[in-house]
Amino acid sequence: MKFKHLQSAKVVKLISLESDLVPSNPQQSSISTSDPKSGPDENFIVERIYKAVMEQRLAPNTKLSEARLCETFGVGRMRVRRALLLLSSQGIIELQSNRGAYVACPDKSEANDVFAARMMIEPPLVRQLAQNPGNIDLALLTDHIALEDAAREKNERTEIIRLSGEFHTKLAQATGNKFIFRMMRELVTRTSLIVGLFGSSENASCPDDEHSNILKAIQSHNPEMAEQLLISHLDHIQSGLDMESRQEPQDDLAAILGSD
Amino acid sequence: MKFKHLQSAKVVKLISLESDLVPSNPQQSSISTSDPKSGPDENFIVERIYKAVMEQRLAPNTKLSEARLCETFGVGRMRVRRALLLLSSQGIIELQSNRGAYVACPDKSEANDVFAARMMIEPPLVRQLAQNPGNIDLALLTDHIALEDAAREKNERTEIIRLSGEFHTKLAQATGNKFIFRMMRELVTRTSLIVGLFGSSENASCPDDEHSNILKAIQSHNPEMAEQLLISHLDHIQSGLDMESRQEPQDDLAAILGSD
DNA sequence: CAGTTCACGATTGTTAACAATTTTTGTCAA
DNA sequence: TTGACAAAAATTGTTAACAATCGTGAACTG
Repeated sequence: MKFKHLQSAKVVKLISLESDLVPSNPQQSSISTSDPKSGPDENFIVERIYKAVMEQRLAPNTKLSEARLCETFGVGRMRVRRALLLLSSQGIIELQSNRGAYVACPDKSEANDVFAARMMIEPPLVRQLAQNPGNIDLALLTDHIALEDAAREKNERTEIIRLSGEFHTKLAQATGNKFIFRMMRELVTRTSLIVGLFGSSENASCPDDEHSNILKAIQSHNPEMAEQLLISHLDHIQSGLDMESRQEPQDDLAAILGSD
Repeated sequence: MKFKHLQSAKVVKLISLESDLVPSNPQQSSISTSDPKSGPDENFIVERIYKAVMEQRLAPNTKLSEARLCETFGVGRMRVRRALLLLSSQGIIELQSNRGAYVACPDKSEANDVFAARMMIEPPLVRQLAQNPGNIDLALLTDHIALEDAAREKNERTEIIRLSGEFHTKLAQATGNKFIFRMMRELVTRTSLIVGLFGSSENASCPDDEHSNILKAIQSHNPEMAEQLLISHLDHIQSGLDMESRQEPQDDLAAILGSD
């Protein structure tokens, strides 16, 4: 054990990091297999960290040390390093040379870019969804709304946050176009980081019924209404942020002291 | 030398690969430094391969073996593997487990997705460029048109092909939004592969003056016209392809025999 | 006491050897 | 000649040791 010498406070933080990445209810990710003989592959690790960021359990600027991740996932350093490289190429983390990997910490300018990009992409997206009713997987969206409602009913905070973001990802997924899907996925992930940084704690997720209304507009083949609802939805999210009084990103130390 | 035993035909292919990646006119990439002491870093390798794909000098399905790349760039296997992982995350190459890295080979369905995505993103993009004249870097675009003209005048085929694609990338770059830039860059790269696969040899690049006309519409603050010109421009590119009679992607062997 | 230097521990970057897998080559028999 | 099978070579995947770098804190100096 390489961390034997650490004080109890730091151990608390480390354990907390582990619990962030490997949740207590062991729901297997259906995307990547966790092979029992050779351990989880890099995509599994990427998915886990991605999910933790989406649920705002991994705060921006949190350090992800290689040794720590090796322990957490039970893999060699190579797998972890590949996963970190992939995450950095998606902009989810930032690799600093000789210093390690840190959860990305968007600034005000980046936040504006994210919303500008979404404002450019998502309106045509939902418009197209509402126009082409036939060749589109609407069940994906109705199912998702059900999941959101269930999570809200059970008051599962992290689930609500993640599903709230994933609704937009699944809008893109419903087009069946993998490029649009990937673009939206990246933008939504960043949005999650931004909301965690600049948002107040209450409205961390999207307003309750706006998703449902957008879906209804799509189902009733009303492109104009769908587009308009989505635009005001994005506006609501953005106006719920306070770009100026940004809560300082907690670095490792602050996180430790704060959770005590 | 590990390749001493190979027959001359294969050596020809290998040398050809090297000349694809490290061009004869040694223009230093200004993006990534090629440090003399520790060799080029992974971004340098990524840029080189990216550029070779953009210029259609690296054909789809071409195998990129680790040993070969190590020699070509004079780096260790680790750098090459990191570069390959990054390229695969951008969809430029495909990593097959235990089999190696191959230049991506889009199929008909993917080609449709690429154009559908571009049709969704680029019209609002140029519209926005034409609307917001002030806070945008138009010099970037005028300079680029000049480069295109110069390359056409000198009849530099690979330059023409690359610049022709990069015009669209620079449209995105002109917005100053790095997310839009990255999205367009990925789509344009894929388009280059698609044109190489499904296009006839003549119209490998965009029609001569369409870029210039789009730029003029932007400069004269005419969003409608800019958008319309771009839509028909994309239509021209797409209609120049023959999705059915796809020229079979040349695997390693076919490439060798074909160039003899 | 403030500030600097230096050395140590911890962490990341790199290399080289080894293991696992695929591809090629060679052989033999039908 | 063709096909199947086996050995060999080449290539990729993995691991562990080593090198380089960064952060920290003690010791020192003014």
